[in-house]
Amino acid sequence: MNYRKIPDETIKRLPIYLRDLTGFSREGYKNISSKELSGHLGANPWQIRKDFSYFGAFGTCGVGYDVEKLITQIKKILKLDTIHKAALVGVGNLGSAVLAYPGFTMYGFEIVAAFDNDPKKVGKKTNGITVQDVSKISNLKNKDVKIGIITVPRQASQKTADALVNSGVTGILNFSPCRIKVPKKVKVITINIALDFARLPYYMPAR
Amino acid sequence: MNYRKIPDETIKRLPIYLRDLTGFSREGYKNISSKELSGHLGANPWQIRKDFSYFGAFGTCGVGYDVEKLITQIKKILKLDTIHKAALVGVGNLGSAVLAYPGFTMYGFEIVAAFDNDPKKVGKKTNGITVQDVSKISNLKNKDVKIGIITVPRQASQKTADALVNSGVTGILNFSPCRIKVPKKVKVITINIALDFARLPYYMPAR
DNA sequence: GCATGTGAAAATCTTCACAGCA
DNA sequence: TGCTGTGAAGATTTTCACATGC
Repeated sequence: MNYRKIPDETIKRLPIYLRDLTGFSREGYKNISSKELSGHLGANPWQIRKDFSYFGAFGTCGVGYDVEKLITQIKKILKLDTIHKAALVGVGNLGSAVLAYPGFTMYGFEIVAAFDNDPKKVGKKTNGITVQDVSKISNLKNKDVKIGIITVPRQASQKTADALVNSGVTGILNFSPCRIKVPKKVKVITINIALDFARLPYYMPAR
Repeated sequence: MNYRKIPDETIKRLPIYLRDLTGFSREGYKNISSKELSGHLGANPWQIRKDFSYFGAFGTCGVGYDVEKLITQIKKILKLDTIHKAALVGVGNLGSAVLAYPGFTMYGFEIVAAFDNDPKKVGKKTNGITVQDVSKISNLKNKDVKIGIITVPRQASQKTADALVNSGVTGILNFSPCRIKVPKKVKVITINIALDFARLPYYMPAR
């Protein structure tokens, strides 16, 4: 394979493939063709093949892909094959929901610390984690916590991001409804479901 | 302006513009240039101008865009200028969280009914809505409920989608971690934050 | 025969450069 | 001068067709 940058769009699809392949694996599938996969997840077979081809050829002609091998490979590409320690800031409604969200462990995320600025919350235990004061964020240094999760109100999000970056975080999941500015080496993924569902009426047929 | 299909990518950005413009409006801005907006939300000024140009020219050269006018226009394009009645199915943890989510009203979504198959939940009130048995989904017919929100476990999602479509729903927000099959005229937006954050480690610099 | 992997064509989206207007 | 609106160039992504290998 010629080296080429893997398209961002491909990276976006990999977690979907991973999810569906995990399903096939649970059902006992050993091999799967791009056609079978495409039927399941609604993408074209050639799209799937192209996506996989970016990171090397490991399908077998005439047979398809080895399900387990494919899962391992995708996890490796996405760097989901190791544990990632994360810290969450903002233990309000949203923060508590995120702490309880089972999806994180599935992908190897481990939330090891939680912070809040409300003295009433500090010291309380949520989901096995004792909430600390936000001033303690700097204690994350050298603790190998590379992911920060921001679930604070909009006004506090930039300040929170700064504190996290200062403590060595290089990836941020931002649940605040605003953009945050960070050094170029830090990756931010903003999650705002409102932005997604606001598109729905546009695509619905007029009555 | 020549007529051209508005790119999907533009449609994805419109809700972001809307969010930020609403912020500027709150702060009392009357006009805003594409440059100011771009500084705030991290897109190129020409990208913003191009996006707006797809739905007609209404900026003023040398001045910028009228904030209120722009907000009204974007809402109209996205069809967010009218109330959309919605029904939610699956009043578990996720469903309850979604019911309580304030973002919906902001965009004119009004959840008018909730369903569950658990007899213990049926009849209870959550967020002002009495939970009904799933068999009552068909009662939505002719009630002008065009949006369905699916927050049931994966196994039940296709069945739920079918019931909703049969009752006249033409847009679905699917929170189940799987694809659902619907007639072409029905638009599905699948929301799965796990798919978003699974990409984060890929973009983080290696230690 | 069957299904992958890939160069090339087509479609789509982004960036640019600049004409045009207040 | 300052900023919009847009055709055209450039980049990226998707689709296709088919050579290749089991």
